[in-house]
This record gives sequence, structure tokens and C-alpha cells, in this order.
Amino acid sequence: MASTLNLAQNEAVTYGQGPVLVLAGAGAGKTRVLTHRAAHLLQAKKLSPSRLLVLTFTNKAAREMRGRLHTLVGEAASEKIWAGTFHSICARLLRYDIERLEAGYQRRFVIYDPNDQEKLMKEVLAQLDLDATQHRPRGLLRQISALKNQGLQPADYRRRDLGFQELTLARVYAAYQEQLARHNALDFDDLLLLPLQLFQRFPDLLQRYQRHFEHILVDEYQDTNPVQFALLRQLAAPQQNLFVVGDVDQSIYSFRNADFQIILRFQQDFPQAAVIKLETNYRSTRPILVAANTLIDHNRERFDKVLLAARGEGEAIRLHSARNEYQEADYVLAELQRLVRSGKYGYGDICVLYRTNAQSRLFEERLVQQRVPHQVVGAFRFYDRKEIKDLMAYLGVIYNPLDSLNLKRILNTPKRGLGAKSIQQLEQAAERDGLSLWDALQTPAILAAMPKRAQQPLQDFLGLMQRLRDFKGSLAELIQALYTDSGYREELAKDEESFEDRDTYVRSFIQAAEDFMAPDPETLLGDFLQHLALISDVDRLQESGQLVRLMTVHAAKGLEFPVVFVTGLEEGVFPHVRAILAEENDDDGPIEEERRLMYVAMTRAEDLLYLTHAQYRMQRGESTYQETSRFLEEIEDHLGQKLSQTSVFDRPLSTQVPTPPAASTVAELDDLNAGESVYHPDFGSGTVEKVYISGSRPIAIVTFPGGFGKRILDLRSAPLQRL
DNA sequence: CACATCTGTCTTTTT
DNA sequence: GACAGATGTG
Repeated sequence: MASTLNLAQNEAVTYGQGPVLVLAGAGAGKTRVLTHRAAHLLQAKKLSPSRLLVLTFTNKAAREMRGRLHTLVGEAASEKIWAGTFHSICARLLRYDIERLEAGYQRRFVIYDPNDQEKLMKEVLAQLDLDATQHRPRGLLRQISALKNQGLQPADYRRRDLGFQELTLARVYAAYQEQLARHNALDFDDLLLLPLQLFQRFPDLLQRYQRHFEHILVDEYQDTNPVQFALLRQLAAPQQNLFVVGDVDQSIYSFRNADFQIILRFQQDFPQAAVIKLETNYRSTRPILVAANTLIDHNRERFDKVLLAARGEGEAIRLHSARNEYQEADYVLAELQRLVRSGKYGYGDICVLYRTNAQSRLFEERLVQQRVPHQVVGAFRFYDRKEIKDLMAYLGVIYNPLDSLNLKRILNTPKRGLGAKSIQQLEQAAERDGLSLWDALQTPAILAAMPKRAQQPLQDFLGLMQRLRDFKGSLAELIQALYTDSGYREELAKDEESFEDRDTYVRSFIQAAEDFMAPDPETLLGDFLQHLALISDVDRLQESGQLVRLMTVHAAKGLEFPVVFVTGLEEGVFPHVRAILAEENDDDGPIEEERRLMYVAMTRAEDLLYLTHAQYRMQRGESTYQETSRFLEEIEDHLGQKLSQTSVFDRPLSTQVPTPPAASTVAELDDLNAGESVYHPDFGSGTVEKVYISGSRPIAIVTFPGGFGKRILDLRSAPLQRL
């Protein structure tokens, strides 16, 4: 077995052939090594660019690598290499050969995102006469995803000895898969699985790709899932010229079936493998690194590795205990404003991290109030906007008429008077005649049988789609045409208040189509739709501009910032409750993953690291007392101040401020009426707008002047006092 | 048929 | 506080 080598970056770059595993800690220059390895192969080894396959974790990473290779090996070569995520590369392969599979997929397939999947699953459940409240669509989809990732097809699974529950799952799985094929749609799992099936069924195809890709480079190898591994292993089989880089301690995607055992097993899977360790961190100052090392050392399952700081001493980590989430946001805002005013840092040097997207709201509100330029990565995505999705649905149907899900979405968008009844009748007719919804629409006899008042709208819709499908012009012109000709723009214009915003979004969507480059005009629409489906949140991180960035820790993987705030360090938030619950059931996996996540968060920081937590936080409409995160305790010795000092006044509100016990609060406020004045410790005094019961909960809507606006408060728990 | 309002449910991370 | 689904109203 090959030995483990401690090499400098440049030696790793030029290291021999055959399988190579580079284990590199955070900030050790993984991306640099990968990029230079690519350049080395292209230049010194005279590898033809199209023979190089680079698999990155995000499309952004691929784009950036191309950019850097640009300067290293020239534009022509960098454009010719195959670089992208597993998903986008697989989609590309499938576009060529998917029709070879018997399931009935066609070249022009579309990709269904989780929203689409859920809609489809609801239809499947209805079709099987299963109650969607009893069989949760999301739960079923998760289980199906797990089966797919074990390589189990519906038929394979059925053959097993199944219990009653599992039998239902087997039926649902089979029906779901059949529906996908009928829609000519793939989900994210299929995107990886179908190429594997193709390779198994058609060895000639596999051989072609094996011969084609002489070298394969993989980034973030610790987050590879078993299906991706199977693909890699097959593609790399003949020469095993596989060069992977990763860090076990940064494996944070197990919920997506990533398995860090794959990186741990590399030497067993490839006995010829050389293992190179890069243990010098060039990113962070010593206090940050020492704390991060201390934290991750609490994990049991890991390779022993300590990061050495190439940079010297720096400022101590700063801890802040806020009373509640509002004051946490205030602190972060005040602090980052102070840093910017000091002149040492710009807004673009600062990043605010949190565990869940829901936490972003307060920070964003404050940033807007204070007019601080910022960008929220993820959260509410541009492509999730209704108007954009509606237009995308049109494009989807134009491209792939079998996409009945999107067809149903646009049949009555904008409103044409085709309600649920008409659509249902159409579906039944299609079902009866074994036609797709689209083909049913093309059948005169079916149309004639529709109710009178649906006739004209249906004719109009058909005419519109016909014109759009025959449209000659650029992609941007097509979208512009469908925007106006469908009457969609007119419908948006009816709401004067929102029209300007929405129209602007649509125009930037059209601009995006205008800017979109595809190698072949023939496949432009397909490429564009694929791009939209596979684009990730960080992919849209704006490169330029001095903007404060807000994102989840997951989204921050691979990024670095001079100043980082890690917020919400509370038991239940970070680490997340789910992990804590698993731990109580003797499963330490999830909590260790949370710890790795914390490790990732901390190691994003170059100079300054802030850790914050709140003692109270609103969760599901209730203000709850939050225990300090265990992660803070684990690194207590390395914090600029002692945790205990701040923990001392971590007292429940009731013992600190003389607030009446909950029961009497409700009793007292029970007869609260609109128009009364109340006092809230966080928002000050306000006026009651409305009092009502929501379900079993007494709710008051209170307006607070002074920037806090309208708040919905649960009277059982809100610390309100009458004035 | 379209829109408004109410009610019950709910733990996260994403290609 | 968000969201989906149900129910009520014009």
C-alpha cells in the first residue's frame, strides 16, 4: 500500500499518475491544488482539454476554476474541459443517450425540483387512493430517494420480503417512477442513477466514456454519495487516473446521502492510491484555528489531523450573548457598522452565517433599516418567484409537452376561466383514452365534449401554444412574446401596486435568457431549462460589489471572508434539535455532523470571528428560553471571554423581570381589546389592532411605532403588559 | 369561478 | 410565523 505523504501544495499538484487522494484541511488550498493540477495536466502532460473531467460541488466552483484556468492555460483550453457538478455532467450525458433506456424517456426531458416532486407525489397518492395526511408526500419522497441511492429499482424492492408499510412504499415508488417517465421528467436522484443504468445496460457506452476521460479530478470528495462513487469508479476504471481532494471534517451533506466513509475507504477501493496530506492552513489566524481544532476534536469518527497556522497570531474570538434574537441582530449590525466605519473592512468583507434560512429574516430587516448594502444567499430565490416559475412552466411545456404538471399550472395562468372542474374533466378524458394531457388537448373529440364555456378559452390556449412552439427568434424574444401574448403581463398589470416589481423581475429573467450562452442554438432552450434547474444558491452570489453576505453555513462551504459572524449558537438551533433527538436515541452521527458544520462555519473566517447566541428566541410562534450551544462550551477556553460570565445572567426572563406567571397573563389579557395600549420589553409600547383566537391560540396583532412595525403575538407567551 | 379568510400543522441543511 | 388546504362569500 502506498504511503501517506506530507507534501507542499506544489508537490501535490505535480504528483505522479494513478489514484491520488489529497486530504486537506480547511484553508489549506484545496481549490488551488485542484486548479493547478488541471493546468499541470494540460500543459506539462499535454492532455487534450476535452479529455479532462473536473467534478465540483457547485457550478460556481466550476465556473471559477474555468476562470482561473483561463489565465493559466488560455481560454480555448479552459472552455473545452468538462467541468461541472455531478448533476450537470450527468444531465449532459443523458441528453445524448437517455432514449436507449426502455422506460420511455425522451431526449427532451425536464428536471423536477422538490416542489414538482411533491406535486407529482400528491397525484400519485390520489391515484392510489391513499390519504396524503396519513402518508406524507415528503416522507415518502425521502424514503424513495434512499431506495434509489441504494440502487434499488421499484421491481428490485418489491421482490424483497416486505411488511405492510413497505408494501405501500413499494406501490408508491413504482407509481411515482412511472409517472415521472410519463411526464418525461427526472428527479435529482434519477439524474445520477440513469447514467449508471445506461452504463450497466450498454457496456459500449461506458467504454466510450472511459476512453474519453483520461483524467478525472474531484473536489469536495467527502460529500460524494454512493451513486456518484459508483459512477466515478466506473469512469476511472481503466487508468484510474483519479485525483480527489477533500476533508473528512467538512462532510456536511449526509442528508443528501453523502457518505464520508467513501473518502475513508479510498485506499481500500484503490489499493494503488497515494495519499497526500496538506495540513497547513493559509486562511485563518491562530486563535480561530486553535478553537476550530479543539471543537472538531470532540468528534469520535474522524481522521486525526491538526491544522497548522501559516498565519500568525490574531484577534481573539468574540462572543456575544444577546437577550433575544432581535438584540442579537442589533449587535451584529452595530458591530459590522463599527468595523466598516473603522475603515479596516468593507461591507464585502463581512459574512453572517446561520444554521437555518428562517434566521435570515431579522438580520435582513435590520440591514434594510440601516441601509446597509447586502445580499441574502438562498432564502427566497429569484427563480422561486411565482411570476418566474409561471414563465418557466410555459417554457417547460414548449420544450416537453409531456410535462403535464407544468401544463396544468399554465392552463389557467393567466386566468382564462378554466377552473379546477374543467381541468379535472380534461384529465379524466386523457386518462380514459390513455393519452397525455397535451395529446388530449389536441384531440377534437375530447375538446368537443368539454362544457360550452370552456371551449373558447381552450381554443385560445391551444392557439397561443401553437404560436409559441413555432416561434422563430431568440430565447429572450420567445419569453417576451409569451409574457405579452399570453396575457400574463396584462394580468400582472391589474395589481398596480406590485406590477412594477414583478415586471422588473420578469425583465431581468428575460435578460438572463439573453445573456445565456449555449454551444448549440438547436439545444438552447433545453440547456437553459437545465441550467435553471441545476443552478444553486451560491451560484448567484454576486462577485462584485461591497455587500454584506448572509447565508446558511451549508451555503458557505468553500468560501472565505475576513470577518465572519456565526449566529444562533443555541441548543436546538445549532446544533439542530433533530441532531439532539438522534443523540438521545444513541445515534451520534447527526450531532457529529452538526459539529463538522460548526467547524466549517468557524474556518470560513480569516481575521475576525464572532460567535453569538440569544437567550430567548421565538420558535413556532412561541418565545422560548434557549440553552447555550454545547459547541460554545467545547471551545470555551479559546473564547475571548468566559462563557460562564455571560451565562450567569442567562436567567429565564420571569426571574429577572417581574412578569406575572403565564396563566395570569392570559387571564389578564384575555379581555384585551383593539385600541388598547400595551408594553413589550423588546418593542416598547404599542397599540392593539386586533385580538382573535387562531386554533387554540389567543393572538393579538399589535403595532409598535419605532421601526418594529406590526407584530403577531401569542398572548399565552408574549411578555406583554397592559399600559 | 375567483378571492378572502380561517384552521391546523409544523422542527434543517440542497444538487 | 409560514404554509397548505378547507371553507365561506360575492
